[in-house]
Amino acid sequence: MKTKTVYKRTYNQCLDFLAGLELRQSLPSEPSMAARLGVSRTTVRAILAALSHSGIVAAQGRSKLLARAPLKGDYLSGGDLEPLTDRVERQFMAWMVGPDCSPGHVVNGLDLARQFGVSTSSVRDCLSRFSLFGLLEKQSNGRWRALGLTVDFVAELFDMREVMEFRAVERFVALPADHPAWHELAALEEEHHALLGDLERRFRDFSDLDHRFHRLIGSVAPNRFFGNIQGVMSLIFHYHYQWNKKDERLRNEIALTEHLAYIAGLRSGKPEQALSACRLHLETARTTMLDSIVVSPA
Amino acid sequence: MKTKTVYKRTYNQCLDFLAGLELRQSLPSEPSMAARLGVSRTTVRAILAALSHSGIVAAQGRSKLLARAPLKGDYLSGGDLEPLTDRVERQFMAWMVGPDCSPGHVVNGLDLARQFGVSTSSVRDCLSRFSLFGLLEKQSNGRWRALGLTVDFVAELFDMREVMEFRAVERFVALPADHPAWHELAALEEEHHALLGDLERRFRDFSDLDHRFHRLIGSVAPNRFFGNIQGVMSLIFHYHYQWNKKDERLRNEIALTEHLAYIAGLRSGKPEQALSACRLHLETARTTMLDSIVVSPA
DNA sequence: CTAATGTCTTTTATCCAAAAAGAACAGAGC
DNA sequence: GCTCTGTTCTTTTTGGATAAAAGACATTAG
Repeated sequence: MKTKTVYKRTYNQCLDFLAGLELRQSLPSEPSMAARLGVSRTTVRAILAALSHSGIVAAQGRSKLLARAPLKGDYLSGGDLEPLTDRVERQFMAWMVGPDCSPGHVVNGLDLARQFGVSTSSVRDCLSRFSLFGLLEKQSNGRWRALGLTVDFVAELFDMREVMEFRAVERFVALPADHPAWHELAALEEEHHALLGDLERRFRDFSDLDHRFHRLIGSVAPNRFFGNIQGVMSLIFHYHYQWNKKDERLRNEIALTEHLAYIAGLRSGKPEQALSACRLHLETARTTMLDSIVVSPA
Repeated sequence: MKTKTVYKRTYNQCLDFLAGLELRQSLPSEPSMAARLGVSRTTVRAILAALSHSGIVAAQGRSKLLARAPLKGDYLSGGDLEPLTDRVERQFMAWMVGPDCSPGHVVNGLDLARQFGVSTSSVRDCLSRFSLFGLLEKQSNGRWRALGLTVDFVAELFDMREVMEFRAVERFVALPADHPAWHELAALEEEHHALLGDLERRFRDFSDLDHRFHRLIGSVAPNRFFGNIQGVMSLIFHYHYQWNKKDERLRNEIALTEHLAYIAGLRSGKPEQALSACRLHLETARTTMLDSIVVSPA
C-alpha cells in the first residue's frame, strides 16, 4: 500500500506552524491550511483529527483552537518521512557506485528489491528512470545492464553541458540591462561573497548555490532537454560528492572564485570574456569530477 | 500475466525458417535455433513442442525433422504480436495528438488504462517514459500534466538537435580519409540516389534512411544524451508523419536533395560549407514539422 | 451569498501473485 | 571431451488489490 509519507511530513510541518501560535488561538480554516501546507484538505483533516485525539487542538464549536503547545515528543519520526521513490533512488545510487556494481554487468532487479526491502515495482520504476539518465541500459532479453558512473559517462555529460551552457552564455551577455536575470545574478553574486566570507563553516552550502547559479544561466535559453541534462548533473553531483568529501572545502573555494570570474565575464558584455571564464570553470569541474571517479573505485 | 508476444513472434519466424527446409530434413539443435532466433532455449522448446503437436515437425529418435511444409494457416495472428509496451506507446501517442488531449491539461492514468484496455501499471510505465521525452510533466500532487506536441516542444527539440549536429559536423569534416564513416557515407549516398530515382514508388522508405543518415553524423561524436535526443526525434517523426501524410512525396524529395548537398558539404572538407548545408536542411525540417503541427490541431 | 465543514468518489502509490521468458545444472549421446 | 536434451530454478512482465491522498459535491454556519 501507499506510504504515509505525505501525512507524516505534513503532520510535523503542522506542529511547526502550531508552535508559532498563541495558546487557545483559533486555527485557520481547513482550505487555507491545505493551501499553506501544499496538500489536499483530506490530509489536513486526517492530521487535525489526530491532533485533536492527542489533545493538541480542541474543537470549539465549529472552529478549532490550540489546546496545548506541541512538544518535541509529539513529532512523528520513522523511516518513511522520505518519499519511497527518493529512498530507493538513494539506495540504488549508493549501490551503483559501490563494489557490488561493476560497469557492463547485469543488474538483478529482484535481488535489489530484496536488498532494499521494497517491491520489485519500485525498483523497476527507479531503474527505468536511471536508464534515461544514461546510467543503465535495457538489453533485448529484458534485463538491465549497468553502464555506471564511468569516465565515459562523465565525459559525455560534461560535453553536453558545455555545448548547452556556451549557448546560454552567448544569450546571457546580450540580455537588455533591465532583464530580471541581471537582478538575480546580482543576488547570487552576493551569496557567493557571503559564502566565501564564512567558508570554514558553510562550505557545504555550495552545492545548492552551484545548482541555482547554473540554472539561472540556463534559464535564458529555456529548453526542457537541457533542463533534463542539468537535472542529471545535479543528481550526480549531489550523490557523488555526498560520498566523496576529499578536498571538499578547497574544491568549493576554487569553484566559488571561478563563479565570480564567470559572473564578471557575463557582466562585461563581451562574449569572449564570458565564454572563456565559463570554459575555465567547466573544465575545472570536469577535471575535479574525473579525478574523484578515477580514484574512488580503487 | 505476461503477454506471449515473444513466443508468437518467434513461432512465426520459426515457420519462415522451416519453409526454407526440405521435407524430412532434420532441424538444427535447440541452442543453435535459440541463437538464430534471438530468444532463450525455453521459448524454442515451447515452440518445438507446439510444432510437434500440430504435426509440422516429428521426433526422429533424439533429433527432430520437418514432417510437412508449414501452411499460411499455421501462422499465429492476433493483437499481441506487438510488445505491449509498443502498443501502449502507440495508443498513447495517438491520444496525445488527438482531440482528447490539450496541452497543459491533467492526464488521467486510470482513464487511459481503461481506454487502452491495459492495467494501470503499463500506463504508468508509458507515462514515465514520455515524461523523460519532455512530452509530460509530473506535478507535485502526483499527477501528470500533458505538455503536448506543441510549437515550443518542437522548437526546443530542434534547437537541441542543431547544437549537437553542428558539433558533430565539425568533427566529421576533420575525419581522416580512411575512417570507416566515409565509407558508410558513400553507401548512404548511393541509397539516396537510388531512392530519388524511384521516388514515385518508394518515397515511404525515406523515413528510415533519414534516421540512419543522421545517426551516422552523430556517431562521430558519440554521446548517450545526444543519442536520447535523436531517439526522441525519431519517435516524433515516426508517429507524427504516420498521421500526417500531407505533401509527403514532395517533402521527402526536398529532404533527399538537401541531404545530398549536405553530404557534398561534408566531403568538401570545408567546415563552413558543410555547416551551411546542414543548417539549411535542419531549418527546412524544422519549418516543415512546425507547419504540420500548426495545421493539424485545427 | 460566500466560504467553511462533512461526506463521498476518484485517482495514485505500493505491494503481491501468476504466467512467460530466461538461465543454470545434471545426465545422456556421440 | 564436447555438445545436446531434460529438468529445475530465477527473473521479468503484467494485472489486480488495497490504503493513501486528492478531488468533488452537498450542506450549513455566518
